Parts: sequence; C-alpha cells; structure tokens
Amino acid sequence: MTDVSPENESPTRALEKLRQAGLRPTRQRIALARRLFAGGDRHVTAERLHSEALADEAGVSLATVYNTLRLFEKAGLLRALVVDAGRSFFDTNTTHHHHFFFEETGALIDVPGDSVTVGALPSPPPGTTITRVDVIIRVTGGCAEGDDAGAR
Amino acid sequence: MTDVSPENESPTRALEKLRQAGLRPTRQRIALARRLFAGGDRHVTAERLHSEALADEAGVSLATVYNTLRLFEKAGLLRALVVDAGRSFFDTNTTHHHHFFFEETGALIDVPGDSVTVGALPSPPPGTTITRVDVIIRVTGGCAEGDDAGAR
DNA sequence: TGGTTACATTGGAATTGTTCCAATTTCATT
DNA sequence: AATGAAATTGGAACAATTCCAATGTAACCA
Repeated sequence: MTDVSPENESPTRALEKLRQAGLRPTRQRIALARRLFAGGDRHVTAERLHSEALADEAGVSLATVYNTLRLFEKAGLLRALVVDAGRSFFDTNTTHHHHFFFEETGALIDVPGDSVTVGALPSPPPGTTITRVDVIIRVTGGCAEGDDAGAR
Repeated sequence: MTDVSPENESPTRALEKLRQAGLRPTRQRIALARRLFAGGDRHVTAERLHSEALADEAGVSLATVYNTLRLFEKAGLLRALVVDAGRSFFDTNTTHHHHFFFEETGALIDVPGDSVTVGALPSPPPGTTITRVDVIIRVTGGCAEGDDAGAR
C-alpha cells in the first residue's frame, strides 16, 4: 500500500471522478477533487476547503471553490447540506445516509442510511415527487469527534 | 364566532402568549405576536414578517423583528428551522412534527409528528444527548400550497 | 504544432441575511 | 408625573455567497 494522503496520492482517483462526471480536469479542479475525494468521506464548507487548498501548489481562489463545489454538486459528486443558518456544508458521501449534528461545535458525522428507519412517510402533496428525505439528529454535550470538529 | 383574521382579532391570544412566556407586552411584540399566532400555524422568515408588520399601525423595525424572533424562540414560542442556505424560518408550531420542503418555491408545510415514524435511531455518540430529530422531506414539482407559497 | 475558440479562473465589487451598537423611547412602578 | 430598567431604532458592521468583466487555459483541428 502506498501513501494515500491527499497531498501525495497520485491524482488518479480525483481524475477519475472528474472524467466520470464529464468535467474538464483543470489544475484547480484536480487539486480540489483530491482534497475532497482522496481520503474518507468529508463534510466541508467552502471557506474551509479554500483555506486548505491555499497550501496546494495550484492556488485556488475562493470564487473558484464556490464554482467548483456547485459544479460538483450538480454533477452528483457532492451533496449540499444545510444544518445551520448561514452556512452550507458539502458532503462527499452521496449514498443514502443521515447525520448527527453537534449543536455546540457545528460538527457533522454520518449515520449509515440503514441504521435509521423512516417508516410510514406521508404521501407527498399531489403532483410532487420526493427527491430526498433528510434526517438530522441534533445532539448537545460531549465533544464532537467528527472530521469537522472545531470547524466553526 | 367573531372575525379572527390577524388584523381584527382582539389581541387576547397574542397577549396570552406573551404573558405565558413572561415577556413584556410592548406594542411591537403584540403586533408581531398577533401576526404569528392569531391564525393557524405559520413558517415565516424575518424579512417576510417585517414586511407584513409594516402594514400594522405600530411600525416595527427589522432589528426588532430579529430581536423578537430570537426572543420568542428562546421562550419556546417558536422553533427555528433551517432548510435552505442563507435563510432561517421560524415555525409557530412547536409540537412534535416534521416538514415537506418544496425545492422550487421554498415553501414549507407541516407533517404531523406521528405520520412519520423514525424507528431505530442509532445511539448518540457517548456523552451526548439528542435534543431533536428533524425530518425534512424534499419534494419537487407541483405547486406548493403551503402558507409560504411564493415566499422567495 | 500553433491558432482558435469555448470554457475556467480570478480579484474585487455587489448582494443578502443577520448581528451589533449607541442613542432614544417606552413601559411599569412609585 | 418622575424614575429606572428594559425595548426599540437606524445605521454601521459582518459573514457567506454570488456576480462580473478581464485574463488565462484546455481541447480541438488544420
């Protein structure tokens, strides 16, 4: 096994994601995709990703981070998540799952989709279709151990 | 039965709410409480409530609307709700329930708490306590019929 | 390979929703 | 009516995000 930390990993996985989505693999997109997809699942804000990316060779502007996040979201590579007023998280885990949200720290952690059972959904209003059901389990106390601990 | 539209109803119910919460019944708070609690349950943004309240005799400033909403929330008269980046809704229904969210229009409607069964919650991380579980059912298509239709 | 063109990136200004603040007004009590 | 504590206010400040017009880059084709 080789070193797979975001900075050292060959850009293969990131490139694959981009190609898979039919997006032009620019220097900036590759750098961001590496940050996002090289390690395990993440929940990032635009600001945080931007400040991380500043450390990368290819500088990335904040505007590009926003553009890219929205682009990746449209392409299905990311899922936007709003739990907190005035801030969006982007979740690299696009499979069916839910979240714990730590009210004090603002951290998020995933809950596998099948460990929460949402039974008996009411039928959607006539003419509408359900696109997604979000379950957010808000917790207080303790210290958040998610990847976002201290993200505030 | 007398007319109970917000503008005509005697301020009794609003006053009761304020007294119940131990809040000083100022002109502005009464006006806002009437808007909020006189009719059925509502989901309002600060901006919307402010623009409505401009029509009332007692002018209410935007700053006061924000102060009052946060105050009512702390007092348990309202519940804050975040579904959409960069905007908070306040829900006058503080009982156990969930929401349909219309992605196109930004409208919200209530779903009775017992028509959604959330079974088998995972146990919260050690040391933490669950304060609330929000279920947001996102729908597209159709035209929203909630009280917020066209709220965008 | 170089030229062309469509697409990306950028800094900075603009927008939006919200909070903050110091000055003024109002409420409740005497 | 006078007083003090609490509420309201306009406007400035702020944070997250979007917009824009200028510049740079990737992809394609002759």
